[in-house]
Amino acid sequence: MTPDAKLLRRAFFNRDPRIVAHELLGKLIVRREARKQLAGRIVEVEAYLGAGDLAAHAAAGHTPRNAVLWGPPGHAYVYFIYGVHYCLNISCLPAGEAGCILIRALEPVSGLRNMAEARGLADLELPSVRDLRKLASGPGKLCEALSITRPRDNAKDMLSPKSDLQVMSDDFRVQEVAVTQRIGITKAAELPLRYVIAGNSFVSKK
DNA sequence: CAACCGATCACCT
DNA sequence: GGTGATCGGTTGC
Repeated sequence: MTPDAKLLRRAFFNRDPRIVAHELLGKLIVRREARKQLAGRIVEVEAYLGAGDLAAHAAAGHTPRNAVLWGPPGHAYVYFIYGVHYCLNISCLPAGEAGCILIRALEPVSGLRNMAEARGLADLELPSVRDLRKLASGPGKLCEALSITRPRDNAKDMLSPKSDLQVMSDDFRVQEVAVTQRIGITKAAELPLRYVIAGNSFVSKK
């Protein structure tokens, strides 16, 4: 992560989830702790379009669980799945509309050893690519690597300078984006709403 | 208040 | 490529 990384603007997320998803590739998720800073580059995302998207949590309407989705853009929507894992989304579209982006995989950038510890992989041989892939190459894994949980992080503003969970931009430029169907869903599974950095080794599927 | 289901992962063959 | 673990959120009785 380069030192000149800066927070994304609110307007970035106040747009169609498909645009936001595409443009989020290459951006950074940053976890700020007292003595450490962990960061990963976004290499895989999925767009969830809102109430009309049958695969989206927003399709269930307003519930306590998904309240963040209807709030202002740029906030963390963190939910618990399969009784085991958390998943991180970032809300988009203006308040009243429920789009979001699921962050599916990160390329570890800084705080690698801390991520390995959080993942329970203390003996990892870094920085072999084979082992780096174990850190954050999936939505549940990246939450564990960055200690993202619903009690701690749900509804957090990811664009605030004071936040300990942020989304930032540096001078990295994505060369080519590939689009596929979303993974792990049954409804609206045919839509091409998963975006990955073409050729990147850190996406969730080889 | 009981039952069902899932935007996953790790481990197996 | 296939499958079991595991439990909060939601729905239906």
